[in-house]
Amino acid sequence: MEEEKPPSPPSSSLPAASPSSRWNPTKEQIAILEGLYWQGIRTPTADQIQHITGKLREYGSIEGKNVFYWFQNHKARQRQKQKQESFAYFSRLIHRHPPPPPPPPPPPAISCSNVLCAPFCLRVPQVEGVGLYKPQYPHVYLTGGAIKRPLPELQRMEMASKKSLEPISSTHQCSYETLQLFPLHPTGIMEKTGSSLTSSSMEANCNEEEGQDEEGCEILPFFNFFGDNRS
Amino acid sequence: MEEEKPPSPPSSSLPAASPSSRWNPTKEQIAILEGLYWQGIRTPTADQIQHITGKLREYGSIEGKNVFYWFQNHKARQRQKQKQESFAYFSRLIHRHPPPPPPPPPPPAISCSNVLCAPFCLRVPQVEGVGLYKPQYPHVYLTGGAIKRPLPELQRMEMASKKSLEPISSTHQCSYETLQLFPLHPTGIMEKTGSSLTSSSMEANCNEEEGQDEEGCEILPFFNFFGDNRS
DNA sequence: GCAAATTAATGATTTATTCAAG
DNA sequence: CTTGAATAAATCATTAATTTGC
Repeated sequence: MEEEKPPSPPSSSLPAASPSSRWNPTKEQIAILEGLYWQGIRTPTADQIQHITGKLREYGSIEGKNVFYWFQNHKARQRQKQKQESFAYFSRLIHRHPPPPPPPPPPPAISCSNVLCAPFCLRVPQVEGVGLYKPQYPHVYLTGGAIKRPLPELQRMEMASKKSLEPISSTHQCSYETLQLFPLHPTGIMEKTGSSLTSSSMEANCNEEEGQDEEGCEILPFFNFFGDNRS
Repeated sequence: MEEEKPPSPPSSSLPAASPSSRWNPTKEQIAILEGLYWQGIRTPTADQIQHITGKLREYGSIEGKNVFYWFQNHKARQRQKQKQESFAYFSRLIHRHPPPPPPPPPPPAISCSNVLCAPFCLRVPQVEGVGLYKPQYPHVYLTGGAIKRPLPELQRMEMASKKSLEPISSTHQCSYETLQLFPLHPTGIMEKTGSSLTSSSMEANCNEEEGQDEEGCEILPFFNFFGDNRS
């Protein structure tokens, strides 16, 4: 009973049920995620995660948390990879040598006019609406916001229960279909205890950690993450 | 629109709406939470959080994430406090001195027969069902499980949308009213993509970090955290 | 060519750190 | 100054690659 190896599909394009204990992304999913990453998405908001998840689901089972984790891990590992590459570069440089070609340019840079210029250029099924997220970089601020932290990112635990990119009842206010770059609403959403909790001041900003790692400016929508209480 | 400050209540015992941006626990809530902590609860499961939240709501508005964060922070801060106290103790000890009374005994120790012997002994309204959680320590293992980690703690993002300690539709299987110390079901819950994802091997175990900090063995229920998609 | 053994990637959790409200 | 909230770093664990022996 060590390990059972059911006929594991070639790990690609098969939305069938994978009895695996952890998400196993398909090629397409990875491609799309990387594409988004290269476009500048680093810490997608709850809405974005919803969007992405819904789209990626077409290429295999996936949950919101998978997307969330993916970005978290990818960001962290890109950072550390770059860090050590940078170190290797300077190390090599110091060990006296004619300066080799400049250090690997920080990958997470878009600024492409608007259309993606992904380096992977894989023939990924271009999902519309997910294919090109607006780069978010232009440091969008809320008109008249106090602005402090980059993004309260409360989304970790909240996300609407709408699951796919369905028509989406825009009962709230933001179109959300194109890409809401602004907070849908500063109101509390998670509880209905009658209290209008969850502050009302939420803005976006850009923080730069400790290097060149540009954190995409994002806004937080506040949503019931990974909702879908399928009782 | 810097910040709107509607009449903020005296932050105590008033279940009324607190327009504050962050949760402001009432005395009772704190007392109960500490009581639970002293009983051994460190990283409550989603169900426990539900329970606790539901009960604490009687003493003021509160959300699941507040409980979650509270335990997280409290655990961390108790640990660091103890760490520095321990350091101070040994420091004092090394600076030659007759060994003073033994270092502060690690608070997170219950093993009280079953009833709480809390040192705070505050006249806290003993909520039944929440007042005395089973200490969880007895290292419960799943019957016939592979056992690996203490608790996948997936609960961070999942939690049923049932909000209070309502009768709770035991549609699942575990009574849950007493305290389910066993996984309700190893199946995937968050997604309904038709795939039977989220493995089927989840067990509990106890890990001991780096000291005496006993992590309560817990099982993961898998739930839509902070659900409540009040569209 | 296949399958057990090893290694490398990377998904998932936990812990530490930081920020800011009260 | 306390502490709720949020994020990033570190860690763990599982899966896929890859290697090795038959």
